[in-house]
Amino acid sequence: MRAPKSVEQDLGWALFTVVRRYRRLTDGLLNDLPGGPRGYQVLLAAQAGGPRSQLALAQYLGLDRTVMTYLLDELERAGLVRRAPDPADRRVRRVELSDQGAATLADARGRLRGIEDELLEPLPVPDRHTLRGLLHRLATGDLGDAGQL
Amino acid sequence: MRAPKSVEQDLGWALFTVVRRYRRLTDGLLNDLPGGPRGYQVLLAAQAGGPRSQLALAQYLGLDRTVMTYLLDELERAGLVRRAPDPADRRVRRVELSDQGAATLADARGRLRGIEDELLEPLPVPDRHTLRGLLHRLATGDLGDAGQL
DNA sequence: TATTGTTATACTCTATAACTATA
DNA sequence: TATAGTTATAGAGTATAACAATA
Repeated sequence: MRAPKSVEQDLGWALFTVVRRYRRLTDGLLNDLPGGPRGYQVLLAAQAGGPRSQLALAQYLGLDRTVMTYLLDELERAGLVRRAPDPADRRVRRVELSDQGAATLADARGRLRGIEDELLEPLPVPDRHTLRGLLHRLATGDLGDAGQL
Repeated sequence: MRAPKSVEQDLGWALFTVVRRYRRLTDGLLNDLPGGPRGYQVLLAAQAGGPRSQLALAQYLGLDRTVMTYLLDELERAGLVRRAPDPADRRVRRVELSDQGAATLADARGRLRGIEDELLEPLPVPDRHTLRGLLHRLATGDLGDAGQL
């Protein structure tokens, strides 16, 4: 169905439409991982930031810390991460990727990258890069040299 | 916390980060509406496309048709929409906005627009328009004159 | 007294199937 | 026999609070 005109003026509508398509494209791939899409995000953040506490990971990913417990249970059971006690604070558990976790993550990233290209395929190549760049800058708050209001 | 570098290369990560912020910003506003954020989307689509069947609305918004039933129950109870029988096919119910529904929608849209501006505020003004445009083109499949692969 | 992580509970959302009334 | 809409049920996802261990 053709999208009604006034709906298209909404940033929210466009955002959710794109995200819905992204989810549909990646669903099969990410559901194979322990913890599903969120399990993937945890692997990604754990590797990228190095060993961090569960709470830090949860806050970074916008998850509740109780959800992080369940996710790590699954990931640890599958041998993808370890929970190592922090010598400096024995309340804290640092999350580390196992070799198998790193391999699983690398494989998933590669396949995801292909899917992302498929998602952006309708746009001309230069616009794909522009969109990637703008979304990253918005997500990270990294505004380059034009960061003043 | 600073975002780890390799995470930022992911389109999926950027997309979900922006959507999460959008949701947090709009949550209070949209939860006041019957049906919450999805109730708003239904109002928007119902007005934009004119009276349409429940099934057409559901498919357009990516919702299950059973969910549409619940949402319309809420919206109708609040007096924002009507379910009118279709003379041409008595199985079908066409969804129409009431005057009150149109007023409620207009009010919500205005406030949402302000929130969208807040979301995009970190970007320089020209980039905001670029991002809006690219997302819309990607969401609608409207590629302008550069639509060939 | 506050914080990290865990567990238990309840609530919401979603998916599925069964049902009706029309076609 | 197929479709639009409804209803009922179960499953997953999420939020909340209470708890143990440590600071």
